[in-house]
Amino acid sequence: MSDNYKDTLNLPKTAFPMRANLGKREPSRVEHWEKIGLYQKLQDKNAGKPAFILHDGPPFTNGELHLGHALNKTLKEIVLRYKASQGFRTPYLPGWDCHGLPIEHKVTKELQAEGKDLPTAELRDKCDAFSEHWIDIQRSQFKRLGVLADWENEYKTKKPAYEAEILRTLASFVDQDLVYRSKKPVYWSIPCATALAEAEIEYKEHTSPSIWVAFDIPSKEQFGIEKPLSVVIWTTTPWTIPANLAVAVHPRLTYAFLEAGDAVHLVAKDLAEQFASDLGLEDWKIVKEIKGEELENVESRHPFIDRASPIVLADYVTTESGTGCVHTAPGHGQEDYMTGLKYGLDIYCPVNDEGKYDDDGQVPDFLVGESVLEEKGWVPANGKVLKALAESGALLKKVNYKHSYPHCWRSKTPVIFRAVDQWFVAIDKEGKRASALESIKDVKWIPDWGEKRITANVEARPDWCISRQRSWGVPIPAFYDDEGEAYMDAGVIKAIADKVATAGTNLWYTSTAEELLEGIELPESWQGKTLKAGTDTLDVWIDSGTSHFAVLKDNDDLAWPCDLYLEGSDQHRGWFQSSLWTGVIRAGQAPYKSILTHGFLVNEDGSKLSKSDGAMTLMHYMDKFGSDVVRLWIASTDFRNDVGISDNILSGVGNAYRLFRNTLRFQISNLFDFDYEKHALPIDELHELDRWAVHKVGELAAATEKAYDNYEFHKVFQLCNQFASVTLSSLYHDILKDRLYTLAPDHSLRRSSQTAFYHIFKTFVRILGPIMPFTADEAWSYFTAGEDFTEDALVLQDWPSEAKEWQDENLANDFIELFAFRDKVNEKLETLRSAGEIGRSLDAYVSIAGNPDAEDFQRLQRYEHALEELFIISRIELTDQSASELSVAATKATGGRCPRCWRWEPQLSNGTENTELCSRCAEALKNA
RNA sequence: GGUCCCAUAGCUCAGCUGGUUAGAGCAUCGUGUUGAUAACGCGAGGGUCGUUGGUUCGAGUCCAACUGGGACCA
Repeated sequence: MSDNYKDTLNLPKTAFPMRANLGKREPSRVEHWEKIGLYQKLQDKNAGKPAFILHDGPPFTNGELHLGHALNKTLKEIVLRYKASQGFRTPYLPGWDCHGLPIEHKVTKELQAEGKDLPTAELRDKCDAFSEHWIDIQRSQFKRLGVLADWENEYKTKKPAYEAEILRTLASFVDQDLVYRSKKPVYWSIPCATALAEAEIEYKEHTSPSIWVAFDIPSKEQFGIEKPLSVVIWTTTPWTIPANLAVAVHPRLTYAFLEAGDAVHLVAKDLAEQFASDLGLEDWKIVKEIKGEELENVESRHPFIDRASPIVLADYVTTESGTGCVHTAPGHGQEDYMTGLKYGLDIYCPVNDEGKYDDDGQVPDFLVGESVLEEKGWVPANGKVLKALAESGALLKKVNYKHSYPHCWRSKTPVIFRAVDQWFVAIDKEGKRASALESIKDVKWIPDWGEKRITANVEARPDWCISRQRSWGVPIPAFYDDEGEAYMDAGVIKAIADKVATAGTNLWYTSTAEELLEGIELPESWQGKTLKAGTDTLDVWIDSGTSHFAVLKDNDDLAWPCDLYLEGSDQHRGWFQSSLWTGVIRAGQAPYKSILTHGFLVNEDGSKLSKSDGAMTLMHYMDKFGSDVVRLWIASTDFRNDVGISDNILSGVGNAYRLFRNTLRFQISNLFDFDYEKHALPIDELHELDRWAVHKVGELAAATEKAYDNYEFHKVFQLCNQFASVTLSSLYHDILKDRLYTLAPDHSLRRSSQTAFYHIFKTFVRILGPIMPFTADEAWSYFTAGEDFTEDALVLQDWPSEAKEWQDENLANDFIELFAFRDKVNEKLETLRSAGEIGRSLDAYVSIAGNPDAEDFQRLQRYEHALEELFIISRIELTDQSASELSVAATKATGGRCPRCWRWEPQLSNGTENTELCSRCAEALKNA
């Protein structure tokens, strides 16, 4: 029966699917965007406007994208889409970091498996192809994520023009006389045969043999000691003993002469007890004490090499472990090196590139050729050294010791510290460090602690070791004569850069030195020398640190310095810093105006994610949840801290996604017969409820704009979420169904609501756009064109600034009170409902009694005409009741239920037609 | 070990310059509707604000230490 009337209702209609099926449907939207040239359209739209330049940090091109990449790129995307909607010109050139050890390592391994050993130039070709392969994959995955960018003009650190720029950066360093060559202890990976940057090292638990070694002090009489005297050192790297040149003590510590049995040992007094217990000494006593500084230059003897090992003073000696007497090998440790320089000791390193002892005339025969590399938990050199120490009686004790030790990130083997010739950039020369620190202050750091962090990093960093003994990178343009003397010149480098700009750096590996230098004017000191080209490559941090020159500078479309760098907080030590140094040295200032950082991905419980987890790949999540859900997840979190990820979290985001989608869908579907030009009412003529709803979306627009401006996307998310679930779904939409469905299509109230829907949709969808561009664009297409795709894409629409004008605080305050009162009504209705008296709220009548002098009751009276609708009930009754508190009562409705609108009336229509209907429905149908 | 960051309901977040019984959305449970229907409404439960001290008349909010987690560095 009532089904007939259903057909007379204006029920919502839309082709916009309820089910998103994102994993499947998003790719076709990517295709559509490409087809219509959306990126270019966006640039054209804002052409000539002020620019907002975000400079893209290049991901390393050696594998599948994972969620961390998505986090970073999505944040950039959100920023740019938002800025574009604000009318900024937002050219976006994505980039790729192509050179580097991890790629070379992988490629070399593949070649090894095939039994091939290629010449450098061919190896580099393979590396090139390898990175290109991953660039293609990564690019398509970024596109799949929805990244709208200038993929035609992406930058790559391996492109010839870019490589030339890297060399020019180096040339500017050389020009300012900052580059020097020096023997210096560096981390050295034996399997990779290369020095490692700090960034290439990871610390892991490691078990080393810790040993106590006695260094005999012949001149014991000067201390009044008769029994044999020795100073005792403690070390966890026995293989460095052959390189020992000194024993360091702290000048202000007190040292004890500890007599036990037939020997006297010199150790720090505070550690004497520990020492005795470590060695299991039972009968011991301190026979004398002495200040560390009095021990300076006392001679001790190397335990098995005929060589003096003087006692030296050093502030870094502590009493936290060991004996307070520190084994010092200047060629094998940073601090030892400093001490060596101070005392004029040789920077002695008898270990060669392969990690084996050299035959240098000092290393005993039994050690020559022994390896210091640990293989299967065994270090051959340690064994031999321990044996020699034991034979000489110097080894007091050996016990296995577990500690955190640096490992090569690639080969996973323990690294060694070893002095080799390297190229360095002098950080403190010409006040460069001071300039860098000064430049930091000109940058806006978000969050603000970033400034503290990079300042600490810049203050603490040692000179920049820029050479690597690798092939896949930009060659260091240095030449060597027959004596091994190095030649480097800024003019020559610039000239070579010009050649590289067209030929690429492979030139270095396919040409002789003469060919390389052909046509280049050589400095005087180079004349007449037979020169060979060097084989080192540059630290890849110079590669990426040069991007702002290679990409931004001299590009009229872009800007230098740029507005924003946006990367993970680890880049305070990495890219932010390398870019800062190159910027400051070569151009006198930081290349960025602001830095925004995000945290790291962690599990739901806050623990670290394992990077090797295959399920972390971006495509896994694209297929399972779709890009918009992933993006919404990113937007929902406060990314300045660590970002949690789990199925639980994502399914929560999935709920929010469905809420947004259905909200948009509900609005579109109720606008099916609405033509803005024909039916819209002016904002100030809208019915008060609609006026209120329009106010609310204006409020939302203002709040989200502020949040976007502050890069607080999680606030955008929270605001939108509450807007959709409370303001719309629970209140406005629910209340409006009656009007939209049951009134005559052209009824002014219905058109009023549709006008509001229209504005709310247009505003809300644009607010959501940067965060969930696929769904927003899809909804936009259905809204504007009634179909899945449109050329006039959502991202081309400007920010809904007009919405701010719609706010009406007085009206809003009334509604806050009315809706608060609505909660009280709902409680009463719920009581009726659980008593089984009513089902939907329309089945109830509500009566309210209150004091006509009270403000809240007056407000209800003022809005009496709207209350039935607001509370979604069939009848409201206000009763004056002086001197009493406001009271609410709900009863089951009486009379008849209109089969069309389901509202109850005491008496249904007794008109001539449709006699079983309520008067309003009868009226609605009359005009149909 | 050092520097820095974080810690509020199962989840994601609010809680401004310290001030009555700590909020929201989601999730959960109960329930209604079947004219947004793999959707929507209504109601309810759920937090000793990481711990311990301190400052204060009063602290989630300030200070210190500790615990846990994270980043970077040694």
